Amino acid sequence: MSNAEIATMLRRIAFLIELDSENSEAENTRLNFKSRAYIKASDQIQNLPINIKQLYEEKGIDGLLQIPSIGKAIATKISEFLNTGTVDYYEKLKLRYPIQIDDFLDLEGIGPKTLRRIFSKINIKTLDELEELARNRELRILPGFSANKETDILKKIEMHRIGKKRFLLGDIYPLALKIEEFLVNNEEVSKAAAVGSFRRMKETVGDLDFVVVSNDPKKVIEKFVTMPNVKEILSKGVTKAFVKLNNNMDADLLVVPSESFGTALLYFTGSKRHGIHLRKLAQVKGYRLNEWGLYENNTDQKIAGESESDVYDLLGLEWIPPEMREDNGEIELAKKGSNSWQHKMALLVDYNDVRGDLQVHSNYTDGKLSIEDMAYYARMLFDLDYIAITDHTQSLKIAGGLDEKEILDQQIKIHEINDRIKSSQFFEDMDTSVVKNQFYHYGNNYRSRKKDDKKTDKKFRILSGAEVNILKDGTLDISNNVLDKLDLVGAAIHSNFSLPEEIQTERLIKVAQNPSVDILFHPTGRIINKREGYQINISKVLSACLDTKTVIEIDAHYNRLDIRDELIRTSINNGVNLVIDSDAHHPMHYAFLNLGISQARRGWANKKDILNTQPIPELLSSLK
DNA sequence: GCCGTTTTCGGCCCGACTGTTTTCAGTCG
Repeated sequence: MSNAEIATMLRRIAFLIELDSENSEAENTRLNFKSRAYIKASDQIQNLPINIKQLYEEKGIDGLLQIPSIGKAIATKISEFLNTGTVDYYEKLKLRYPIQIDDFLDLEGIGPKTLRRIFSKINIKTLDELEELARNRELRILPGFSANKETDILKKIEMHRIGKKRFLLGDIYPLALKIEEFLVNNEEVSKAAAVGSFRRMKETVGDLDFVVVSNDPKKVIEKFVTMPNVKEILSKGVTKAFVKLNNNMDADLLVVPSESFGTALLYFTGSKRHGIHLRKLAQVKGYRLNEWGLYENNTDQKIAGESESDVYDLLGLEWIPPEMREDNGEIELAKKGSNSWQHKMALLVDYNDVRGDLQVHSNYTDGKLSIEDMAYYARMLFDLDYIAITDHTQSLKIAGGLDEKEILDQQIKIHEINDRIKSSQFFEDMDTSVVKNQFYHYGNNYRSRKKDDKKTDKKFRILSGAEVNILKDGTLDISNNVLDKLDLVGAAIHSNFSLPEEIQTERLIKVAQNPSVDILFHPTGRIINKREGYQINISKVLSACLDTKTVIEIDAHYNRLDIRDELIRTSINNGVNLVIDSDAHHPMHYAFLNLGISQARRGWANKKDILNTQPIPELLSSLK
């Protein structure tokens, strides 16, 4: 039973409670708050970095009660759900409203109040039936309804059917920057920022949010809603506008005066739960916090608003990096004077900390370019100090994996190139015109790393390595005496994804125990929105990694981002070391390193937890 | 139903936009 399933159950209960509130006003209010309590608990569980089922098995109801927003009543229901697969209270509510709940649960724009009005007059059970009512013009006669509202409902149902999938951060990153740039370049705009889950660098993004500073909101909003990639205007007011883009993604804009920029950033960056927590903190301190500013409650005097850090400061907090704003304990950690903040979060890994990339492919296998080219761009455009060439090995036929002789030949080639880098004008002599052209079409749309001019290009080094294929029984397809000649070895699963959990776990533990394996590449094997990771008992694998000094990779390719943020937190808490790699098959993929660093920051990783923030000698001595 | 630096009752984040109203309820971010 996953956290998501439990969260969904609580949300269904909340929904039915709201439908049920049809009594006296006082009773309505009570049920309303009751429903919100279930929604809060559901949100909390959805975002919880630990597995509820495991927590319950280890600590029982007391474990559940330690989770914020979960009290005795909800804890009991979760326990019942875990034990029996159902909740009696929910089943009873369902008898009162025998509808297809999941049809209506995530129906955007049509909430429980509207549905209650319909259900109380007309007996329908499914979304199809609701659609039919609207088509037959049978809704407009209900109180509070109209022909317009009928049309609106049909449109909302249609949008719901299209489905609102979340976009991969890496896919929409260039678009977000493009719109941000469009806004910045407007003469009425003095500041603009892409915010929302994009700024928090979540691995998937539901919509794009922008905050701009302008003295002429009307004009800015008009330009925003008439951008070429806007398909439809959803709503447009004096300070806010919502549109649908051509790719069916929603984009939201908020226009504020300069003195509100900080609070607007806070509000629109979210997360929602982080914002709510901050507003509650403000309330306790006698303030009121909204997107326009932080105010004294008594005098209505504005005491902050222009900068985020002023607001955090007045709330008694350190400034919290956007990647951490999930209300998963960061606010408690950020209390002024907190030791743990000084020791932990002040040392959060930063975007310029990563010095090298330890998973890079070349045209020896399925990479697009030569080792020389991969080295050149790593140095010249991404300011890296080293890369490891880790091509696939022989049993991965589809990628043209290397056999033992080819691996050793490649290593000789790498030594040759390293010698040339050390002794000659290697970087000046490269002919790069062709690749550069390809590169700027794509890679330049990512924010790139800052070039450190003090470094000399002759310091750059290529490490020899391999992405060794893990066979079904946990052995490797290359012998240890060959692997031991390489600078580093990553091992990865590319087949037999669906072995039973116990066997898959044993398979990975065997790999960790292999003395030649330094790193587990993309350890859980997930592809976001496409493939769940393989079934493994992660705590057993982590413990094997700790015992054997095996390093866990954060694969920064945006469709993997493997391991995910909560697992990063778990790994670090267990003392396991990490590296961040781009899995580059083309130089433009080095840009993904930043996404991996974001992932690490969302997993609260310090610089010291990430081994490839170190220079080569220290890195190599940290490996097996 | 949850929660507590006004702690076991009485609160519960805050404001914008829309549509159906004519002062507000519903929904969203």
